[in-house]
Amino acid sequence: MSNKHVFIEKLRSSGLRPTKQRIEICKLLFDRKDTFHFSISDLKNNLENVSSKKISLATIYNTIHAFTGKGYLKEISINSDKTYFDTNTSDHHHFFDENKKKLIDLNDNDVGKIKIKKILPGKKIKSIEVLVRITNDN
Amino acid sequence: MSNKHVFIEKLRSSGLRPTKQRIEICKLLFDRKDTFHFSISDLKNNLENVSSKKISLATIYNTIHAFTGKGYLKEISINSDKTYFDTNTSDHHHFFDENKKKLIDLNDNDVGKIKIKKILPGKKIKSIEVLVRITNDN
DNA sequence: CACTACATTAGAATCATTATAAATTATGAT
DNA sequence: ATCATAATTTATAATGATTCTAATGTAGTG
Ligand SMILES: [Mn+2]
Ligand SMILES: [Mn+2]
Ligand SMILES: [Zn+2]
Ligand SMILES: [Zn+2]
Repeated sequence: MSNKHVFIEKLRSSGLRPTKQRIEICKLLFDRKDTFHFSISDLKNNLENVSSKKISLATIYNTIHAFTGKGYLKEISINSDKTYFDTNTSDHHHFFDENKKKLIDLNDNDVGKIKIKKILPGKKIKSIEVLVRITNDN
Repeated sequence: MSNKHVFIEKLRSSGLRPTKQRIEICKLLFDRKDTFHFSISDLKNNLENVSSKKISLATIYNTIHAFTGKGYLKEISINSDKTYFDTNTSDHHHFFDENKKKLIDLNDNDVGKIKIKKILPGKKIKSIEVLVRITNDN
């Protein structure tokens, strides 16, 4: 309700038609204070709870990929059976809790600056990501 | 030929029976000076070239997982459609060439020490991996 | 040799993701 | 508002890596 119009503008301004499916997904992803991480199946489940009208799985994939392409989401590099997405699109790093299968943000204070000294001719760096795998202590 | 006996010992000493399939795979993976990265399909193709007798796909998976469990291989964290493995089992980081879909080692000189300042109670760090995605320059 | 646990194998099953192609909808112009 | 058109949604099928199954084969032990 609150930000529906903001989302419509956001979508329009990036060349995406503001359909009810996309707006519904925007509300779930962006209408909150804190950023978070999710898989497609997480999102699918949330949509089923929150919303009455069903959004097809193909549309969920289409939308998330469109949002990622526009820079509204980040895809996170984990070798897992599922792909994870992040509503925090700033450069930052992650813990991956292997028991809970959950990502946790590491901000820049938590990780020193990463400096890559090796250069490969003809190549440029696209991203630098640190993944810290954690497990239960005992 | 050269190291076959070494491989047999290596397998035996870790409780794996030295079958001809495992020895064949050992020769391909470990009978060389430099370490390297591969996917299961890479390995499958190599085996088809090098060897005449076919090794079933299930056995390739079984063997690679067994070797990974014994610490002879490392699984590399990339969000890709395939899983990559590394015959370099030391702690080190990677470039991932998104054009060639190839991993390239970064040694410790190339990346400063990573220090994680955040601590989560009840959790311990299992691994710290840096992935630097690179693409063609122009 | 004979026994048994471990391995290999072909093929089926799984499951996340992508492709297809028909139906629906948003948008801009008449 | 009505139309035309391209964008979008959708159900469903296809893909492809990985895992499972259950039958067959083999290595190690005595
Ligand atoms: Mn994996
Ligand atoms: Mn992906
Ligand atoms: Zn994050
Ligand atoms: Zn490596």
